Amino acid sequence: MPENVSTILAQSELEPKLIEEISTIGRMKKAKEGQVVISPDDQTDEIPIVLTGLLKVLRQDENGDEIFLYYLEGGETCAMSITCCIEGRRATYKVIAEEDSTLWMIPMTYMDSWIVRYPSFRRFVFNAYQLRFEEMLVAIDSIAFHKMDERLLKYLLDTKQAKGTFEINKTHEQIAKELNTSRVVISRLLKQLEKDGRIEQHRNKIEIL
Amino acid sequence: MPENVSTILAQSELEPKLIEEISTIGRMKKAKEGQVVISPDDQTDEIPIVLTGLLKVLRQDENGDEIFLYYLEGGETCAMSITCCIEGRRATYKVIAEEDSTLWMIPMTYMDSWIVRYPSFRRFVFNAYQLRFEEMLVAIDSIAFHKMDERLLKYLLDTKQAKGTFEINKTHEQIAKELNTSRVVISRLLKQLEKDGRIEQHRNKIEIL
DNA sequence: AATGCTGTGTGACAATTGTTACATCACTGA
DNA sequence: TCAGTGATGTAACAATTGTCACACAGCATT
Repeated sequence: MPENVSTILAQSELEPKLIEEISTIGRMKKAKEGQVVISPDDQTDEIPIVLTGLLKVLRQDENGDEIFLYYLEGGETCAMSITCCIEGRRATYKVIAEEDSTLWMIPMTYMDSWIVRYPSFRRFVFNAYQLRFEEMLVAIDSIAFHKMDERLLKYLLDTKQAKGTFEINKTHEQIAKELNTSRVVISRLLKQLEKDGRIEQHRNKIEIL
Repeated sequence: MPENVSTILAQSELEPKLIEEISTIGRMKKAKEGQVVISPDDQTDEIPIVLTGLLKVLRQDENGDEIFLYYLEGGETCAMSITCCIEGRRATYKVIAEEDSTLWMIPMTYMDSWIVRYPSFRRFVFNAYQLRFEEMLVAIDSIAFHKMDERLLKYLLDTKQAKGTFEINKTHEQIAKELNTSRVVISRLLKQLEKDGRIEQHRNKIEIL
């Protein structure tokens, strides 16, 4: 898997000159699976672009309760970081590496100039916003309009999609935390999904059929 | 209440020259209380800035179930419209006038040029994104982490805040719809809030104490 | 094999929310 | 004044989700 910025960004719609600039200005950051990349109240002045790997974005409240929002994949950027940086606000969400990932960190001082100078960068940024809003709304749909069994199935399918594998290596406890419910509830519903022939369960592993 | 664009925008942080341009280029749109301003699947090429009044933004799914997200007040803009316009996407949300309102509609063809030419406009747009993300996350908190009684109370307090009055003229049915639950549940919880001395109820009217 | 740890299965019950049904109340217009 | 309509109150029950308790399974270490 190539981890060269230019190579990866070449697949985006960014202008070559901009890619050149991004490559010279940013810095590489590696995140091990499970590592917290952004946690609530962090204040940073760098905006991350995901080069390789998979990250997940969660909302966390004061009590430590958390809920899964969406996955961030290669080539994508964290729209919320952009606004936070620009406004100098603290993060109100949490980003965790779901797999070993590499990020390209851009000092936010360059953002404004790039937005002014490169149409493709404007499109990139606004596209990021569009995507994140959309995913946020889908997350809201899930939480507001669907019962736990449907939310669980959607979560499994989304995870399968993002990871590109039929096997999900998570414990019931971990899943319960991301859906903000209890382990017992997840065990119960997974057992039902198993009976319905939608999944197969093994220790620390769920196979989607 | 002044409904002159320049006057109202003068209170914002936009540059005078830009305000001048906005005033000559946009058009006024009035929305009566209850009027649907944007509905799902709409595709527009105008971005609204709220001049006066109050609008509410809702998420609506395929089944027609809906849930309240946040209020849009004077001087604010609809961040989701911006991305939708730029990306040429259809709306996936609904905006309704909560009170008689006036909007200033800007053809989105000017957006790009203004973003390039006016730093204050860039700040305006990114600030809008920041605010909306934040409110969306707060909405998620509410739905995901709180029980219906807390959600209801928060809804009442938010509404009081947005309308700037202690009296809320809504029926239980209307409130139930915005919180995606049933009328009976709302009646039950409002009665409890009344017993607790938090509100007083009259026909079509709730008074916050 | 014995021990310990983590993960999963399950029963029993509580709390919350959703649903149905019906009574009553407040206002409107004939 | 009275019928009609929409709004609210409430009981009874169902469905869903949350909580507690405990059994047991799989794996690693000793």
